[in-house]
Amino acid sequence: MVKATIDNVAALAGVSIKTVSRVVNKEPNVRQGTRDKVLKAIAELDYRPNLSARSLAGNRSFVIGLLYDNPSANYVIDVQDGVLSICRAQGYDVLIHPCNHQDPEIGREVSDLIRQTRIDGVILTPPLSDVEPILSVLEQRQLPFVRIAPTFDKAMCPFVETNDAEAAYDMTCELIALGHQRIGFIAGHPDHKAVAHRFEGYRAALVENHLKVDKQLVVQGYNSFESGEEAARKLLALNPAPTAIFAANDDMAAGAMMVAHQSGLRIPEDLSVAGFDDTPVAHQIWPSLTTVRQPIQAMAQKATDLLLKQLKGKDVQLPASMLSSSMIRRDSTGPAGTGPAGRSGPVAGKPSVPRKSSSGGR
Amino acid sequence: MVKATIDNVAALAGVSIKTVSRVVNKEPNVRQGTRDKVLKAIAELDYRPNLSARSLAGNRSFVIGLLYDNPSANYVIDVQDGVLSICRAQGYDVLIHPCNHQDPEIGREVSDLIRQTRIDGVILTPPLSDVEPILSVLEQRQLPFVRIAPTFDKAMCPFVETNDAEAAYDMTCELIALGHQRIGFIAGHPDHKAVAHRFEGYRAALVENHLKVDKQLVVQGYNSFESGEEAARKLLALNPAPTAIFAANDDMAAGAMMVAHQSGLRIPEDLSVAGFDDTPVAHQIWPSLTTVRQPIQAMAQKATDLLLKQLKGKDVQLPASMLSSSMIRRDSTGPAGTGPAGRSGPVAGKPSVPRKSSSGGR
DNA sequence: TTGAAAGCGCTAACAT
DNA sequence: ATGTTAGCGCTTTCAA
Repeated sequence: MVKATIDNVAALAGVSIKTVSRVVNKEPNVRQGTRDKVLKAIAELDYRPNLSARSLAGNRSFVIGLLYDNPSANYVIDVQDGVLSICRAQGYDVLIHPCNHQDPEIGREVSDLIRQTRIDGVILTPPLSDVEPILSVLEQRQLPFVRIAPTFDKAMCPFVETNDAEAAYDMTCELIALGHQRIGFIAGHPDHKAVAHRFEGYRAALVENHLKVDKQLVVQGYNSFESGEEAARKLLALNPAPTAIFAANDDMAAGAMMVAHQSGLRIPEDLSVAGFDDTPVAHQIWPSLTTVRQPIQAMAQKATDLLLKQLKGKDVQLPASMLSSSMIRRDSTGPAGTGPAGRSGPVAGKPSVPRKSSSGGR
Repeated sequence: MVKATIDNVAALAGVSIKTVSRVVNKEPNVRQGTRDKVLKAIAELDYRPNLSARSLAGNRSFVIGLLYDNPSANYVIDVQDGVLSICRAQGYDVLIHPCNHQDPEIGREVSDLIRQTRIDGVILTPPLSDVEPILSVLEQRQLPFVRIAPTFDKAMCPFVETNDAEAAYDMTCELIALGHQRIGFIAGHPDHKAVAHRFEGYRAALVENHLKVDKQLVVQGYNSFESGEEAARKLLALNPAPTAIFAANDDMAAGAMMVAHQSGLRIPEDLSVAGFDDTPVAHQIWPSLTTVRQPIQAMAQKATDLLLKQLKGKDVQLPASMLSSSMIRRDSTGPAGTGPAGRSGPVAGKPSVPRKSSSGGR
């Protein structure tokens, strides 16, 4: 009971080990009766194939590598969970490999990883989906891989993406519809092309609505909370200042809100703020943040699915897969122009409630 | 160049494969000259040992399992990073295994994981460090493991912990020193013993300072933002209401702050709020949250270190390792009693600044 | 449809 | 200090 091998199973079932192997690997050409005998023996001995032996003999590891370099814990965890859910169902394991996309040795690092672990395939997440040295190592070694949200050379391998630019467009249109004419934009990290792309949606919406794209209103951010704060300070120092700020991700939007609070601006009365990603912080800050939700787990699942299909030799007919983001309207956005009117008084519309009567208990 | 085996290296170096093996595994009893020859051959062929073969022959996998069931992405990522940093340096890989601590089949699941993957050891993170079925499977299979922040049977295996209760005690004392007499406490998830333990620190501080421990002021939470909101509503409905709320983690503290904001309470003038963990949200919300920072990565590193030492047969003399948390004082806490005075007017002390002059630009 | 035999690349005894 | 010889548990030809 401690450890059953394929030999034990074969002996108990009265067949050869090759037959057991066939059953375990769901290969055809096994009579139903034989298969049943084998399955019974497997169950009886509680047999589990040894992955190392399998991998050594079969020259594949049943392990895939998940590469990432993303400061957002939530993003990474969502991706991991999506990948794992598919892998578990199909008997694969996942090796996580955080790395630094700016490391000049990154190609070497990936190369070593592949050769050491004998991983069968790789999933690349942004911004690694766009890192040349990694891509060329993968192609050179002919290792199957998929990319999540790549921005160029999309024919290289199967990939999944979302309609980021479109969602950014919708968000901007919504702000315009609320009466905002001067909408500041905090752009994403330039290395993070997929995030940077969101700017296109913003721009398109302005053009579409005959608003001029004012360079002063577009500030470079770097995806971090702090970069959002800094960008917001620049934007709010403009004269006239924007009445709305749209940040390319939630962390930067949160930074903008912090600056607004510290400046005594009310949100959304004096300033509307919108983000992108719907990270947990979006609904934990006050006021809750209007943002765009991306189907991160679903993307990861789809990507994994595409990779495993490749590994099983199935031709992946549709190399691309597009998933849709959705707008989440919360409390940080509102009509433009309500600000100045209430500027002099206490918080308008949100009267200071005597604490005892606060929302009436549980 | 595509794939070099130990035989190729041996041939090129003019030695036997066993000698190569010795060099690769840093075993003693190899003359320096021989070692150099082998290393040269390895470099020349760019040889990388095949892990599967190694694992099959050596009956160990050079892979450890990291088990967790924690809703906090930040916590999980920190642990992963800590574990990976040590493992990489020592040539180990990590298999991550999120799971559900309430699953009745959890023991079976872990058992299968071990037998399939042949992992060499396991790291248990809270709340899994306290899950009986997992512990018994591990002991039964005699698989080396370490626990992070276990709360019972600590002699079972090496472990690391922090002085949670002490930190909670310090935080509570600080609130008392600020003049708070009625301090609400939002307790952690009961299954999450380590978090639940923080209550002890709160209680001890009250007793120490001759304040009575009012049952009404202690509300059960479940570690989530939403449970924090609900608990805060109960606390703020009390008469008299607490002047400070100490939540057993940051997410719940953020929930409490949200409720306070919605009730028109000013933080910290009307209500001080403190959390625990120093998650990113703590400095991203407004006002920034006073909290306790735990050395999560360091704990994970220490735990991994202890595990790998075990795997290498070294006796781990010190089964326990205690790391210290530190208080992070931010803007969500302040002196008691400043609230009522300003209650009737607009936001006191934080005048509504005309936006143009907001903090003077960049 | 099933089986026999030959490795996969390495480590572990046991020589020498 | 170094080499020889068996396997580890499986998959893969190739036969039957």
